[in-house]
Amino acid sequence: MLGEVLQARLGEMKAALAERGVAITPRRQRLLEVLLASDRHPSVSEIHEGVKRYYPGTSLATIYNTIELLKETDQVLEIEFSGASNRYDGRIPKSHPHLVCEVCEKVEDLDIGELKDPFEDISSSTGYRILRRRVDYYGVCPDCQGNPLASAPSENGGKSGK
Amino acid sequence: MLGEVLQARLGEMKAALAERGVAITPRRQRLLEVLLASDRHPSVSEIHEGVKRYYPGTSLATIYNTIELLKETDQVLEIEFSGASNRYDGRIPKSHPHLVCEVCEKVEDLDIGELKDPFEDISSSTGYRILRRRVDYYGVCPDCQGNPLASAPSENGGKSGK
DNA sequence: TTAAATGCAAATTTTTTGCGTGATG
DNA sequence: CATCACGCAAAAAATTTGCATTTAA
Repeated sequence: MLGEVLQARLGEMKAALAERGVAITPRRQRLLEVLLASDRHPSVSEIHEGVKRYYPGTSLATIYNTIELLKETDQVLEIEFSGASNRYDGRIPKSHPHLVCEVCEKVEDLDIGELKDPFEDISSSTGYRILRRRVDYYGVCPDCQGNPLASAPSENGGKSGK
Repeated sequence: MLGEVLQARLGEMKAALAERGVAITPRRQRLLEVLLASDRHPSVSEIHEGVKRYYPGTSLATIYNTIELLKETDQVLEIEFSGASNRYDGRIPKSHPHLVCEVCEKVEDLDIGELKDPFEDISSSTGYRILRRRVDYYGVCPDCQGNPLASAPSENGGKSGK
């Protein structure tokens, strides 16, 4: 079972989904539990496996669909990887720092308390051999705030219509 | 033409490639120039367009191949996006913070001087409406340092063998 | 019985790979 | 003539989408 804290999180997630008008179906209930039970920031694939253990017929599309609902309701943090599966954090859905091992692909939370300065050397406190870091902010630039359609992406500007 | 500073960068990149034993072919020379000339952290596609203007037959694979060489020689910073094209910074190839506009998809450098704390509110200093941030460290965890093969990714652990 | 949930398969997109040709030293 | 550069097309891998069916309020 999930501990007390995670049970509370489960309740929050279900409430957020319900408020948005989506049903908590058995598959979705199970998906939430799988997501919360894992401490490894699971991928869609791992979540799929976990749900399939109870509901063998479950399709991958259903997992993607439900994750999408969770994203829309800010109930999951998506950690994106290019060329690899995204990873998901349902326990702490707000932006927070991670440690990513490039060998075993584990994704750990980095306790915020440990981090005073993003350029601080965290090798000694974490034991990780740090190879690179990513500190990026996502939002809406001043141009696009005033004139949302004027500065649409150019033909081949990068991100596609995901 | 490229300014003085970028000319110097171009020289560095060519030297790094040459030292690794790769030829600076006309296409590669042009690719480096396109990469440096753009202040928008171009995607492979944009670079491809830029190179094709001079060498129309150039294939996408060649761009990917050369970018790979640049990565191996630490001459380009790859900014990864899941589900979208990666973006590349040849001007400053070391990890540094960015501002990503989710509307027009521009990627700007955030002057390090502006950033004392990754959780600082940078909305006012940048004019961006910040929606989320990503502060992640990539490296090798303690387990994998001692025992590189013992903690290989599980069957479906996440990242594939990119 | 209407709308939501779901499975399935096809489609999309980005990136990688294999292979053959051609240039170069 | 051996190696590297490179075009081309197919392959991989993750994600999204369209459509038909089932489920359920």
